[in-house]
Amino acid sequence: MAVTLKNIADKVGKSVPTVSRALAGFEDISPKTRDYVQAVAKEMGYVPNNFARKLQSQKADAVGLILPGAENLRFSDPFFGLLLSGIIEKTSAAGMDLSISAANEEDELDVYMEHIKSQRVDGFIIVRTHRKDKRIELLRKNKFPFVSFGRMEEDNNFNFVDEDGNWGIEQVVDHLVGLGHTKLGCIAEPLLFTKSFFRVQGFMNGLKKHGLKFADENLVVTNFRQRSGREAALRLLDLQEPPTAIVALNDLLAIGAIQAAHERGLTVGRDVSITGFDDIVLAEMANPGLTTLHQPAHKMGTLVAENLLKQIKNEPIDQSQIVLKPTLVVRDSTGKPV
Amino acid sequence: MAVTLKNIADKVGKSVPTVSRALAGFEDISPKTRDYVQAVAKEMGYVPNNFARKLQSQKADAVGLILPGAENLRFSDPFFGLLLSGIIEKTSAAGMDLSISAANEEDELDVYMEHIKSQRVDGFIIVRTHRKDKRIELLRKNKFPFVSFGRMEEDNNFNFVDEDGNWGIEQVVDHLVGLGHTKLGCIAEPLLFTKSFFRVQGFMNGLKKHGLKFADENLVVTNFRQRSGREAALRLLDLQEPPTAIVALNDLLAIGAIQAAHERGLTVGRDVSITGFDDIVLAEMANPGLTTLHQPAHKMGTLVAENLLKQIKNEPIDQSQIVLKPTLVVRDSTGKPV
DNA sequence: AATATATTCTAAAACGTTTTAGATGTCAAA
DNA sequence: TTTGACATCTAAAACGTTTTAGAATATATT
Repeated sequence: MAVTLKNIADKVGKSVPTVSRALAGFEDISPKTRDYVQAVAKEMGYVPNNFARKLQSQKADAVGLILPGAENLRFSDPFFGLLLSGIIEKTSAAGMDLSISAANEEDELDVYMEHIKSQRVDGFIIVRTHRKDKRIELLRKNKFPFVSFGRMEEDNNFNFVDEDGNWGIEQVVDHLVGLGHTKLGCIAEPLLFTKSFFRVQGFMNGLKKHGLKFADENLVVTNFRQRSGREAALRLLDLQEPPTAIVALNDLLAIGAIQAAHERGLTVGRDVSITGFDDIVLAEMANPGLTTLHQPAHKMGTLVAENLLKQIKNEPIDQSQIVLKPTLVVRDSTGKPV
Repeated sequence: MAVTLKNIADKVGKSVPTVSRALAGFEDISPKTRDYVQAVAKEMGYVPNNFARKLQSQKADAVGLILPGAENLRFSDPFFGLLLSGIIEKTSAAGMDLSISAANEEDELDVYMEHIKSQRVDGFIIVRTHRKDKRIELLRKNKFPFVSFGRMEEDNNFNFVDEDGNWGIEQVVDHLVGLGHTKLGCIAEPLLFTKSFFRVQGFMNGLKKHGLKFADENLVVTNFRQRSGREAALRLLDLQEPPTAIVALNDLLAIGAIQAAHERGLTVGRDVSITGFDDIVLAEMANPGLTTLHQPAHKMGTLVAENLLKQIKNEPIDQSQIVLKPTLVVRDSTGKPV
């Protein structure tokens, strides 16, 4: 079927190793033989068998990405799509495979171990980090290369790329307080995730910084879906003393919140201000345009991949821990309180 | 480093093949030996070497997905994310690797051939089909397993999962004409893509069916981005005789069009009607809610993957060519013309 | 002319698995 | 007590590659 070194060897009347070394351009093969072998190989359409080569080299030339939550795996999040594009761009360009699979919570760690032991990947990319992340602890213990997108709450001596969510949300609070708001609400994703935890921390820090008091009822913790954003916002808006500004901790939640405001007959940006996080493509298109924190999703993907590839190849890494500050983009969903 | 059959063989005092066959549960190994071997293997944490096994079996147990357009690979399209989720769900559950990479136009076909010859995948998933698709022709010629998401314009004797875009857009036209619209505009993606071509065909068919005439200026062909949707819509709205309804051929374009309408001071759903295609999560959240055609993106991904997996395993396939009709979801972006 | 030195090649082993063909021993039947 | 059948195992080969160690030949040096 496929052309092998043996086929070429037979054709050129040399041994298999000679052919192998000729193709690899070793010095101990005469130029004449080398050129001949290469010509014949090309003519026969030779491509090395992937697995034979990998068995021999003991390198997988592959990066693993195991998505958490196999049971209901549905990423419609444009942010993740862009992150993934960045990762694929880099791994592809480096001739590395990106092997994507999914695992559910129960056997997640087993899946990681199997990947390691069967030597099918040289490293992992971790996404959606938890404040205390078992995957990270496992890989670190096994000294297996990985880069995570996101940190843990503490004990972060490993390679990662992350946003500065804390700082970012503080900017948002500054912006809102600057406009004159003093009653702020917040809609958060589950606090189990570091990302959410830090963003909430930023919210708290921001309040404190401006001498504002925090009431429990002003923080609604829910999940990722925009539907939840709507519900959470309704809850905030229906409070005795509703906040005049709602800090949603991602854009989908924010868009849900905008919808809720509309349902209550409020004009967003005037009667109530709403902010998001991520600046997904639709933040700009929302009505009104969403004030949010922009993140270079694609770029972040490339950084994660580059970092991991260097780690695998034992190349020096200029920055093994990267924290990117998001940039505030002010649109029409925020304004002075009435 | 990793535990091998040899390690186990040494430990139990049997030969390597015996261990191999014991673990695989062959009949010619005594129950006693079998159990012992299995116990030892488990205790030692044995996991078969992926590449050795694949070299021997001559199967890759992997599915390839080569994304077109490596040069500017940025998928923020939630639809694609969901499709991918469906694919990953099925391949993962079947213990198959999903190997994702990217290739640019020039060497796309070479990348496919290399994947085939190096035997790194057992089959391909093709996305974003062209009316005349070189990838499909290549794979078909080489009798290599694949399933495409989308058809070609003709000559479709291969396995695919596709939408009925033609039929879908006809429903949209029916809906608009039913509301009283007679001047319809259309914003399309490049016609090179089968998807776009069929959707436009549906638009034309719809007009003809209702005895409406088509003017060239009412069709704007642009690209995928929502920004383009805005620009295209501005062009339509600024015509001498602007259409009262704009059929955008995907949701992102539609949302761009809504923005354009707002810019021109028009109330969408009253002054101008706008429709989309796909029903991405934000269609519902848009303001006003977008009338569009719903597609089960995740489900489609699972169908594509299931079909390919069966093909690879030579299992019977109940339906090797699937065309799903989208369902019209009427929201507030469409209404009677003024 | 003998020795050292390059140059160019190959045999053998290795990576870790599975398959094929056959060896060895046991037991029952003739 | 031989034969055949069965149960249990192993040696050898295979998958296709690369590496290691060394062979063979030609060339240069003394």
